[in-house]
This record gives sequence, structure tokens and C-alpha cells, in this order.
Amino acid sequence: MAKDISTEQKIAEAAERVFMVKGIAGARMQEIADAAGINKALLHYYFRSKEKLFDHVFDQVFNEFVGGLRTIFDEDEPIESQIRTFIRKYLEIFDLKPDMPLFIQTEIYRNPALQKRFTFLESVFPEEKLRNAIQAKIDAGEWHPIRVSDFLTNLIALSVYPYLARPMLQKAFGMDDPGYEQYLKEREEFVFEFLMRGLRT
Amino acid sequence: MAKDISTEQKIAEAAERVFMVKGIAGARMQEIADAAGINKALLHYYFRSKEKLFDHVFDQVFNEFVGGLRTIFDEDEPIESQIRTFIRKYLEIFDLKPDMPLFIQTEIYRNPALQKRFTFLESVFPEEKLRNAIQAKIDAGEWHPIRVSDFLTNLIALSVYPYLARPMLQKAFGMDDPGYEQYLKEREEFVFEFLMRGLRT
DNA sequence: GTATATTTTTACCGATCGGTTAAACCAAAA
DNA sequence: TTTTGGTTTAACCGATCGGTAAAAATATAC
Repeated sequence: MAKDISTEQKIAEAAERVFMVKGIAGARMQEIADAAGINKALLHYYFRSKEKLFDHVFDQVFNEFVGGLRTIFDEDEPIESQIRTFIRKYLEIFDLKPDMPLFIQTEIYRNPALQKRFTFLESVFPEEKLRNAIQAKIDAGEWHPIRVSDFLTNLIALSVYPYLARPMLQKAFGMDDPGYEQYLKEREEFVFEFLMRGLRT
Repeated sequence: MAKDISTEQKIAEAAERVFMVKGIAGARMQEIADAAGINKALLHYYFRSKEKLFDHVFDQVFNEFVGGLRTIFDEDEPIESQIRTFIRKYLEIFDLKPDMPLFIQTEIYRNPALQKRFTFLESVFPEEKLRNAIQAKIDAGEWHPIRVSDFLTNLIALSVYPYLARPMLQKAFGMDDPGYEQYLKEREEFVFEFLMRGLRT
């Protein structure tokens, strides 16, 4: 063995960049090779096919997307601070990789077989625990009744959508790049409070 | 002239179906021809190139996406019922064309030139009017302070995201197709109330 | 019915795609 | 120094892509 880990890594990182922007259908192996600063045949030496290379990239990105978030709701902190952590962590990730949300959604949408990565909600969120935490709030009369699915959909939607629809929204709001990034930053606090008002009685 | 409108229409509809599912990069002219039940060369006879055909389709879909919504906020009804109408209308459209939201977002994201369809917020939402309606609510002490951009982002995000991320969410929530469609239906009322709670003081 | 214009098909083209082959390269072991 | 095994390259291949040319078919005008 004793492969040069650096070359394989270089390819994987270049592939991630290209796939994330263009998608599997729009990406070209030659472009990935160029981005990695190597020969095109070398791609097929390390990753046998475009599909295999894509699967590798997607796995990495997807784990980044959902991994780590499981741990948030697995903690024993109060759910309010879990929500806060969730939002902060999402925005943190997307600041580094803003193309991630649309990439994930698009590629899963167009190839549902990629969903095999998580078979149950359990693998992403500790559903039982989350359900209990929510139910406790409802029983205590602090929250309106809400399903776990609605809770999660709203939480994710409000956090993710501004990244996903950035070009459209930025144009519609007449913002420039620094302006929209400022907007995103300010939303962290706003989304939390908006969400909590929606939940609380 | 006197072209047979039916053939051109048949092509446009087939192209919409294919483009919406596969995107411009993943779609094949042959596949569109097959879907339209005609010859591939006929595509180039009516629409000179793949890009031209795509532009035509995108224009149609995009107008469906934002058109009509302008009129909602242009009415003189109270903003609460405008919000209700907005949500209902969105879900109505997406029930017919569930692939529309992701299609729009993805294609705009990957080719921002498509944004030329709307240069200002004004072309989609009557911003001035909406801003005044929101400000009136805030001044009356009925709503928390909120920017137009945040108002719209949240409204759209909560309405659109469940369609956009359907494969992921449906899998995560362990639902089947009828189950998820039921879920979507029930959200219409829920999203409105959740939104209003977020807005109201 | 004949001529003219439009629509559709057949057959094909050059370019580009993902992928392969075989040789060159290079570092470490002997 | 030679051998060995992993690494990189140049050159190439068949398949498929978007697109075209020209003939065939069909409708329209005279």
C-alpha cells in the first residue's frame, strides 16, 4: 500500500468543490482533474469511476450535514439551548460551505438512492428523546402542541433556506454580498426568537 | 406561419417535465423528444438549441412561481389574510408541480444569469406596500419588529421547504407517500398559526 | 391538379464525455 | 545498481452528446 494520502485527499477535496457547485450531472472529470492539479487518468486510478468518486464525496458532505447534530439533541441540556446550539452550528457549517444545503437537497432529490445513508430518523435525531422533551414542554403548558416532524421541519427550514435560496433572495432584497452575509449573521438570533415565539404559549 | 401550436406545446410540456426532474445538465434532448413522442430533430426545428428550449421552459415555470403572488400583497385585504392566501396558493401550485421549488432554486443557483427575470423586489412583491403594512402592525404594537426580508424569508421557507426537501424529510420521518401528502396538507393551517405566533406580540 | 410553403423524418457530423491501456517515472528494498 | 511495486502520464477509444443537412411527407394556395 503506502499510498500518498496527499494525492487522494487532493482529489477528494477538488471533487467536493466541483461536485458541490455543479452537481454530479454538470461536473466533468476533466474539470475535477484540473482543479486537483493532476491528470485525468489519475482520478480513475484512485476512484474507479465518476459515480464512485461522487459517492465518496457525497458521504463526506452528508455526514458533515447531519453528523454532529445528533449529539446536540442527545445532550441533557434544556431544549431551548439545544435549539440555539442547532442554529448556531448550522450557520457555522454553512459559512464554511455555503453550497452544501442545495447540493444535498438536489442530489438526494434527483437520486433518492442516496438516502440509504440514514434509514431512520434515529440515525440523525434521537427521536424518542426529542419527542419526550417536546411533550414535556407541552404538558407543562409552556408550548403549543406540535409534532416532532413539524418542529424539525420548521427548525431546519428557517435555518437552511436563506442559504439554499441565496441567489434569489439576495437579488430580490437588492443586497450585495457583504450585505447578505450580514443579513445571515443577524438571522441567527432572530430565527431563535421567532421560533421560540412560535412554540411558546 | 400558421404553425401547428399543438406540436410546439407538446414539446414545451415534455421539456418542462424532463427539465424539472433532471435539470438542464442532466436532461437529454433525446429524452425530451421521446417524452413528446416526436423526433429529436424536431426539437431543434421549433427551439433552436437546448439552451433556448430551457430558457423557454424556465420562463414559464418561473412566472408560475412568482407570478400571481404579486397580486396577493397588492390587494387591500388585511395582511393576515394575505399571508393565508399566500400559503394556500403556494401549496396549491406545488401540489400540481411538486418538483418546481427545487428546480427553480437549483437552476438559479447554478446559473445566476437566470435572475434577469426579476431585477427588483418590486417585480415580485409590492415592497413599499408590504413594508407599510408590516410597519403599521409594528406601530400598533400588534407585531414584534421585523424586516421585510425576514418576513418574506420565513414565510417562503416554511411554505416551500417541505416540498424542497421532501425525499430527505419523508425518509427521516418514516412516512410513505400518502402519509407525507397528508402531512403537507395539515401544514397549511399549522404554518399559518406558527407564523402568526412568531409575528404577534 | 399543380406549385409552393411548412412540417417531419432519416441519416449523419464533430465535439465531448467517461474510461482504458501501456509505457514512463520514481522511491525504497535488495 | 538492480529490482520491485506503487504512482503518474500520454495517447487513445467507444459511446453519447447537441446539433445539422437534405430529403420526404404533408398541408396550403393557386
